[in-house]
Amino acid sequence: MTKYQRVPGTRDIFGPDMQRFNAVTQVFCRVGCRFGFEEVATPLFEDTAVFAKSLGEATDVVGKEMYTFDDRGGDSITLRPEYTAGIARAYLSNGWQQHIPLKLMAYGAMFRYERPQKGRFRQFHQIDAEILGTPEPQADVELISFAAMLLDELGLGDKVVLNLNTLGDGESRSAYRSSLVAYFTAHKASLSSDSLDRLEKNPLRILDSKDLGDQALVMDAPIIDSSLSQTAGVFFERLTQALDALNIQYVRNPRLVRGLDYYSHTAFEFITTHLGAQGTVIGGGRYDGLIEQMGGSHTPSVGWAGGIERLAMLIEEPAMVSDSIVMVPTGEAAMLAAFGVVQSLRKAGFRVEQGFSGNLKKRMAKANAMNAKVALILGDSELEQGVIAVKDLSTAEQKLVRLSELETALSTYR
RNA sequence: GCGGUUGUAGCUCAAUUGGUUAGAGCGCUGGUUUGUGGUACCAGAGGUUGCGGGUUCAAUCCCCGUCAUCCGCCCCA
Repeated sequence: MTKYQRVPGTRDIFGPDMQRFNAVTQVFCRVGCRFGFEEVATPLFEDTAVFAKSLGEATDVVGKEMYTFDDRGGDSITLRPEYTAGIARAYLSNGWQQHIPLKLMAYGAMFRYERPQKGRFRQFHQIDAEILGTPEPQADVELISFAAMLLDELGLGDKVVLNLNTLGDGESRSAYRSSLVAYFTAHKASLSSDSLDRLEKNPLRILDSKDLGDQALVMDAPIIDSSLSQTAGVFFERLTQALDALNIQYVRNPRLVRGLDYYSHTAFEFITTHLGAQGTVIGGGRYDGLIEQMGGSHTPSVGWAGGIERLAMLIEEPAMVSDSIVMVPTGEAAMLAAFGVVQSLRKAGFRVEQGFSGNLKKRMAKANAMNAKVALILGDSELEQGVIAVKDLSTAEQKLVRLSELETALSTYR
């Protein structure tokens, strides 16, 4: 057995897994670009306070899932557990107010100390999109339609359902919160122990409890709509109208809540039933108060994040493409000459591979195994005549080509 | 943090109620006469049965512990 093991919850991504992973990020960047999002890269770690304050001290992410440590200078550092807080910090640090409305996209690694499970890792990767500095529901619409188009182009249109809710503005939210607390406190006796906890920390979370007893209670719990302020109601109305106009299907889920404290108004999740307990594939919402709370001026914003691993698990395996050309030299002199030929083909933009060992037969077998399109065979007799054998591996046709005309002969394989 | 599942070759899996030298397929290496791939055939390498302890004449198999894995709770992407 090998001495070293992966740290639990981490993965080594290779081969088909890597292709799936790349397929997700590539489609993400392509679609985001069409919407005018600009790519941004922020640090993998931040001052601990950046996350602790913004996500909410009582949330599980902050309370028990962060990778936090003191660096050699004695500062408390945290590996990013999510994107938004770091991006908000970057916005403040760099004075990006000047670019409002700022449409940003990013992807990269996140770290959360959780029990690993299907679709849940300790180091995982997210794609992320944010629009900073716009109070209008149009921004929410654009973000949701970005996500929907992304899922569509990944071929997941019918595997995923958009759940939509509003948490209202601050006023509505605290009104709703107290009516929920009143309701559940009255039924305290029949709540699960988990939910008794939630009643203290985050009563909204009781709404999506999986406990059957809780769910029965939740059926009759008050819903947000009755606590919604007029402005919050209008905001949500305008959002849903636009989604209807764009023909984006959604399910109104009044029990959809979000785990992080900074959300308000719009909350949404794209959910699948194909991944066991980890159904949320993209989730996000509006966070009008976050940047102000972090010391900036009032900067209403929206955003979402998607789990790359989860998306990668759902998509069809990308077709293996190989357009490569393989050089097969035989004999010492040819081996040396082959290097030069390979180099000039590569400079000309061809994808050329070259084995390092084996006789002609082995090299041909290798070329075949890597699904190459053409083999270039170069031996002593070819060298003498200044030619090279070009063999199409799918048709098995082979012809001699002058070395000087090789590039044009290969132009169809570029 | 709580509950359960599984751990045998690089990979996917076998091995009768505990019983000789732990097998197969794929992959890998070499070969089936000179410089031509896919198919077929032959041969070979590769294992401290996760690790540690216990029961037994005898443990891959039973028991305990431990590590890892996967699944559920929790939480979230």
